[in-house]
Amino acid sequence: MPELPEVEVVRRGLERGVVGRVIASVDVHHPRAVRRHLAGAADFSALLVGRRITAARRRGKYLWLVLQPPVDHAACAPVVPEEPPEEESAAVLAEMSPPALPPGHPAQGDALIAHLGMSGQLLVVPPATPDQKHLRIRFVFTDGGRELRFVDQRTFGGLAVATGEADLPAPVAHIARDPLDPAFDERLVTERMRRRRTGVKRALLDQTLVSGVGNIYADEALWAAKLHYARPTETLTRAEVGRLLGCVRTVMIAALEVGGTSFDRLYVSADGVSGLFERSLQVYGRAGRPCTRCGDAVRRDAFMNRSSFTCPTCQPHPRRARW
DNA sequence: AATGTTTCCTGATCGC
DNA sequence: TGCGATCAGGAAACAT
Repeated sequence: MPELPEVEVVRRGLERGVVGRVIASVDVHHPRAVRRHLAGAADFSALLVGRRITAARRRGKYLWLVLQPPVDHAACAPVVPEEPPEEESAAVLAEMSPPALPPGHPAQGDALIAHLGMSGQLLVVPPATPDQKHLRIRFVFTDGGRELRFVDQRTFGGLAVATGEADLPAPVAHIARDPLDPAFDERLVTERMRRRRTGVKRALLDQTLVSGVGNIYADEALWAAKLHYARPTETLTRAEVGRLLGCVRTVMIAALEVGGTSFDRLYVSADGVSGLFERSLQVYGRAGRPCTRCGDAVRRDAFMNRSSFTCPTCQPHPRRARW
């Protein structure tokens, strides 16, 4: 369930709850939660302890916490050697101090990257909160305040530290800009989509084409745009793609305004609050119930090992189908 | 028995 | 024609 609106709700919660704070300790309870941190759990923890979180960012369904560079003890130590430094050691000391960043250079630093997978939660809770059944990682802060906890029932999510690339961490670099990104290039996405040879829903779910869209919002946007999921991308007009992308944006913004979609307690904000967008879903999960636009019964098809919901009247099956 | 996601692998197609 | 690069689709990863 965590698609773009849900991840954005979590990001905002982290912005309020952990930005500005310094990590005191990290406890990895389940190694699978850091499987994408190839150097392992001990390295993961060691990289994080003592670091201050300076920002919470997101692209598509990925989010990351920017970490202030660690204090360079070598550079801070008083440079008052007993003996006057020889030229050689002075040169060594000069090398140890961090090079000045060129003006206007994007902020450098490591990032703590998170993907929630299907059931991951990042919760900011009082330390006395009983451990959740699926608690995977606990972060304690130096101020003794609320903890950050990664809880994940199905363990498809995970965290990792990427070093030296806070601006756009390497593990996120392959993800396309999402429709809520101010720099989202609609013309580019439109042309790329029309060059594909696949079904429109498949294209919508491809995070390297447009990010943040998952099964729920794909179905909702396709219904709003009156397009069938199996419509071949190469037959889409520019206007149709424009309409579709507009619907994606509208649906996501509406979901964001009510805290995202929660079918059960598997998705909650960082404060543990469920979103209310389930009430506003027009087709997703509504098989057999009337289309809110025309009254025809919503239909459910197996598609890509999951489900697709459509209104047979509003979204007629294309003559030529692709998926 | 159903499930929101990503990655990886394989086979097909593209283009030089 | 041959080869590497890119694209498309399917399966696997897991717990309730």
